[in-house]
Order: sequence, then C-alpha cells, then structure tokens
Amino acid sequence: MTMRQPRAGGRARSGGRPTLEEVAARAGVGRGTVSRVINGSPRVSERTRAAVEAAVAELGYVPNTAARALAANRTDAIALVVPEPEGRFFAEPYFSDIIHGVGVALAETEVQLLLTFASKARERQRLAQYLAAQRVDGVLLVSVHADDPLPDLIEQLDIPAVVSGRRSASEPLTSVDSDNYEGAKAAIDHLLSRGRTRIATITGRLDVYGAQRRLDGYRAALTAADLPVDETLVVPADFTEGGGRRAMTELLSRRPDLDAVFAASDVMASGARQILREAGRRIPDDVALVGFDDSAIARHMDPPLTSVRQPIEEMGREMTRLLLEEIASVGAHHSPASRLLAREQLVLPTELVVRASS
Amino acid sequence: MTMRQPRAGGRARSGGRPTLEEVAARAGVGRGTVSRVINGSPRVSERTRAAVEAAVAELGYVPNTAARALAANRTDAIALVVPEPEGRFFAEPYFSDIIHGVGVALAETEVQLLLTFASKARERQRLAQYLAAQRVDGVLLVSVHADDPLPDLIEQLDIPAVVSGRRSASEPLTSVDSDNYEGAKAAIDHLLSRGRTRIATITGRLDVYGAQRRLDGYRAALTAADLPVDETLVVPADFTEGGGRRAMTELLSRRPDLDAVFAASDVMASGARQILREAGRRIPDDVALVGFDDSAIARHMDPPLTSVRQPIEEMGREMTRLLLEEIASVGAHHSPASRLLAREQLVLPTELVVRASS
DNA sequence: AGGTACGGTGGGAGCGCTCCCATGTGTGAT
DNA sequence: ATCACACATGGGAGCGCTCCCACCGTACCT
Repeated sequence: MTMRQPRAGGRARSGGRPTLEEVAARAGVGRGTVSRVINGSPRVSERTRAAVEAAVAELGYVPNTAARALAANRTDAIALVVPEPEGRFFAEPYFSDIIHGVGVALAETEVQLLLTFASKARERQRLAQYLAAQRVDGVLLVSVHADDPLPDLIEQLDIPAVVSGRRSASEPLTSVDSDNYEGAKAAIDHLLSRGRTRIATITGRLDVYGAQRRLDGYRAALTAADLPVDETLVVPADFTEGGGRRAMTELLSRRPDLDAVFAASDVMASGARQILREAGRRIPDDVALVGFDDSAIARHMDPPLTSVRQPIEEMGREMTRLLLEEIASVGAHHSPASRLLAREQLVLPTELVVRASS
Repeated sequence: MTMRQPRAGGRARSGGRPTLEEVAARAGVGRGTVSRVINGSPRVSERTRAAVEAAVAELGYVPNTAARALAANRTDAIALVVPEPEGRFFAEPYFSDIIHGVGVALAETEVQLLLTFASKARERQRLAQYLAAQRVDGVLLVSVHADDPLPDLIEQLDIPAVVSGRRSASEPLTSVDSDNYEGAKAAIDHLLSRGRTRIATITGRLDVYGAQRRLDGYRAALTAADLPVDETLVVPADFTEGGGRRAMTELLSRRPDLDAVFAASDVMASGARQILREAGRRIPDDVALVGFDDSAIARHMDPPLTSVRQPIEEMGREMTRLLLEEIASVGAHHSPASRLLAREQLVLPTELVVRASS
C-alpha cells in the first residue's frame, strides 16, 4: 500500500525548495551564472545580475548548505568545544559571555556556530575526528586544561583553531587571554593603597596557567611595594566555593592577623566571605576582600565584592575574529606548505571594579 | 607559478580523508555494503561486517557530513534559536542550564547542536528561511515572546520544533514549561504558613505567559486561604533588577504595612531587597522575601533567598528528547499528510527552596 | 582587415554519500 | 532434483552545488 516516494526525502520535485537550476531556468541563464551572482562574483553583467536576483526573490531561493559544503569543501561553520560538564566553564560568568561575544562576531557573517560537548579524554579524542571530517572550518577551544589532548590533536590535523586562556607561556595555537597578571597586580596595588599590609591570597588550580599568572601578579605587586612575600599567606584552592571556604579556614588558623584576602575567583571569594563572617571578621573593616571575574556573584554579594573584571565577551569576539581570519588565510593560498600563519597571542586588559568589600 | 590543484579544496586524493569507496576497496566489498555497516543496517553478514569495521578502523574513516546530508536529506543537527541580545535568556540561570540539558540529551546521539542568534524581527524572518534550507532537522525555541513571528513561520514551514515556555494556554507547537502556577502557589502557601498575611507580589512582564501564570498562582493561593486579593499589593515589573527596585519602592509607599513580598524572579527580588534594606526593613523579620528561579543570585544573596526552583536543565533535556522524537516520527512515515503529531504540552514540577529570607 | 584580449557566459564533471534495483547464493519446501 | 524465497551484496543514479574550461562576442590594437 505504501506509495513509492520520489527519492531522497520524499519531497516532490515541484513545490519543494527551489534549486540553483530552477533559478537559472527562471532567469533564463545558466547554472554557473546564478552561482556567480549568489556568491557575489564580480564577473557578471549588471543586467544579468538583476535578472538573477529577481528570480531568486520570486522563488525564495536559499542555497542548500550541504550541497555547497560538499562541492566547495567548506562548511561556513565553526565549532565551539565546551568542556562538559565539569570545569568552571559552565559556571558564572564565562559561558554566556563567551558565547555572547562569539555571537556578536558571527552576526555580520554567514558563519554558523556549532556547539560541541566533550569532557572525558576519550570523547575529546573522538571529537577531533569529527572536527576533521569536514564538519567545521575551524574550532574555538575554551577552558583547556594543561593535560588536554585535544589542542594537540587539532594542531596535528592542521585545523584552524583559537584557544581561550593559554595553556602555558608558549601556547602553540592562536590564543586570546585576559591579562591575569596585571589584573592580580592591580587588585593587590589597590589593597596596598588602602593601607593593607598582611594580604593573603587564595589561588585557583595552579595547573591552570591563568591561576598561576594571578599568583605571579600577587607576588610581583608585593615585591614592588618592598613587602616580603610570606608563603603562609598563600593557600592554593580549586576555583570552587567549598575550596574557598577550606582555604579561608586554613588562612585564619595560620595567620589570624591578616587584613586582606585576594581570591582568584568570585566564587572562592564567596566561600571565603562565609568563613570570615562566621569568624566574626567584618568586611571590609577587619578584612578587605577582593575577587576575580566580576561575575553576578560579586555584584550581589554582601557587601558587594571588589573584583577584577575580565572582558569575557570581548574575548569571545576576538577569538572569533582571529579564527575567521585564520580560516580565510588558509583558504586563500591553497598550498599546505605555506600554512605558516603568524599565530597570534592576544592578551586583553582587565579592569578593577572597586566595591564596598575593600 | 601557482601549481594547479586537484579540484575541490586541494586535498590530494591520496593521504586525504578516506572515503566510503576507499573503505569498500580496502575491505573488498561494495560501497553499498560499507554504507550498510556504517548505518547499522541488519542486512549484513557477520563476516562482512567485521571486515568492514576493520577497514574503517585502519583507515580512520569518518563519514562526510555534508555528503550524507545531501544524499539523505537530513542533517543530524538541530538548532537552538537564541533570542539575542535582549531578554532574560542570556541572564542567569536560563542559558547555561538549558544548553547543559540539551547537551546531556544529545550526548547519546550523533546529533549536533547549532546555535543561532536572532533578536530583531527581521533577522528572525530571515532565519526561518535558513532553517528551512536543510540546515537542521529541527528547532529548539526558547524564551519566545507573545508577538514573535518565528514560531508561526516555523509551524507553517512544517519544521519539527519544540518551544520552552508556552506563549499561551493553547500553544500550537510542542512545548516544555515549568509549572509556574504551582510554583507561585507553593511560594505563597509557604509565606502563609509562616504567618504572613499582607503578601505583595512583583510580577514579570505579563505578556509573558509564565509571568501571568505566576500571578495566577499567587491569587489562587490567597483565595484558597480565604484571604482577599488586594490589588494594591500587586505591582507589575519587567524581570529586571531596576524594575524590582521601582516596584518595591511603589509597594512600600502604597502599603507600608506589608509583611512579605513574592518576586517573580530572583533578579527582581534582589532589587527589592536593596530597597527594603534602604527603608530599614529587616529580612525576614519585618518582611519575608521569596524569589523565583533559584539562581546563583538566590544562593549568594544576604540573607540567602528562598526561591522557587525551576528544573531548567531538565527542561532542556525534555525539549531535546521531544524534538528528536518528533524528527524521528516525521522521518518514519514520509507522507506529509500523516504529519499530525500529538503535539505534547509537557509541564515540569517546580520546587520551593527555603532559605533564610522567609 | 585581421589579430588579440578579455569580460561574460554555459554547462560538464565531480564532491561523497544514500537509496534502491538488479543480481547472485544459500536454504528449506515440494 | 526443482522451485521458491529470503538474504546478502554490488553498483548506478542522483542529491544540489562549485569549479573550471571552453566558448562567444565585442572592443581595441596594429
């Protein structure tokens, strides 16, 4: 009883979405000419172009992405690889802001954004395959860990890619990062200017390059002020609220005389604040508190938290811009030998947002 | 001087990514057989299957998405349409959580997620075209406004779609929503059980169906408790912090005797809290405060905010599940006439999270 | 007048896959 | 032994596009 379908998806030839060929027939020109008009080639006369555009409008023609990708060997899509579900990426405020920035940069182009989730090493391995299989023209990597195999795989496969947050000082891929070093330095300088001298810090996971840089900035600021860097004032944590609580507890027992705390994330600052309050320390009267990220948490904390703002959205924008550039340059000169791009290392400035906690 | 390239992207035939044909040659079978193995067809002998799988592994074969999409007229991709940059979607906590849920639901499948940004009506119009142009098999719509043209366009184009948060009681598309009515009711019941009797509410934009439902729940709970619904206790706002402040100011001047406030979002509750504090009202001693969303803001507010938790991630998961189902069912019986799906209206329960503010 | 150049154009070939039809090949029923 | 039938398999056709080459006409040179 089943009626035979006319092949491929069963959409009838007539009445389905129009094809290039149909537009060509309508405009009374050849397929090649329509293609040239669609792709904005200059080698078309004004008359012809107008005729084709009219036909396109009348038929409501939209190019078939799959066919184009197959023929042209490019997809007009980039992937954002989301480390999932662990990691601070899904936490405030990274995720939304990065994507927001990517969206802004992509808005003026025809490029689509593919979201890809991969947490475990095995998944990320498999992912590299998929990425290479013509799925996307380039890849945006965020929040990569030092031991992540994906960036190296991607580099080997010679896929255009940009990472956020370098894995080390010598990141081989194009990268965009915020100035963690200067950000931390500014935070400490601010505390010093407020007359604080026994400034502790709660660090992030030090295998994350950015966390290390924040610690470097902390030390540099103290040294520049001729203060000794007292290692009892440095406690490593892991970017979590619980970690912030544990670190603060440890700090209070080690150095009950501290008068300021610089936490390498707002979330950790929030944890620290709880402990400080339980210990009866007033903020900022007894202990000044500064965070990092300037997330919603900072704005809504009580008292509102002084924090180092990272231009996350701008990072997303810049990452995308650099990736599109890289893709364009790869497409331009086809020879694989000449694939020696200047791999840019962009570092964006941070900004200290002073609130009542310091 | 430019060397001629071997067509299409310039990848050399040898050494490039392997094709189906090459796998077939390697395994000593025909193209069709390899295709059957790749797609898990049962009509392949065990011997042959093993041989093909070995060849696939040796060559590291991965199917070309574009070719598959072109031939099979399906993309194995769905789009999440993000209303951008306005709207509460990009705000806490919606965005991350929804995507998280979508990612979870997609993890077990081969389906990819495309993120599409479109705010202005014109963009959304254009978007419908693109969506129809074989780019995706289905669409996830979030945070649609009552006057959004996109849902109707999508319905006309007969594209599988699921919306989060119905636009009205009679949503024509498949939808997933949280139980705004019962959530609000639970919040008010809780306040009543705490002995509060002059309970005000700050509503969201009432052209958003969910906001209306929360207000309905507020009224119903009061009525059920034999309390009159006093309209001077109801102030409409717009889901923003500023709106919350303005509404609270208005409420305090209208009804200085109020003893509880139910805000239809945490963000508005946060605004209300600022005003209450400035007015010297203690929370919860003088005025109890309850929010909606159970976002990070609620947890970090001072005092921590009692709030109605929406299962956002689960919503993302369910939306995706329903969409995949719908796509599968459309693919199953090709006849467009039989495209009469049971358009499900899924409503997920909310949960009151009681904290110190009430 | 003949040649040269070049902008403009049509359409063949091919991208890598899926679908389906035709063709084996083995099994059990007659 | 013969027929029927299911199962397994090979490969042609075609999805809608881009790329490129061949071709045409016109304008310009010598």
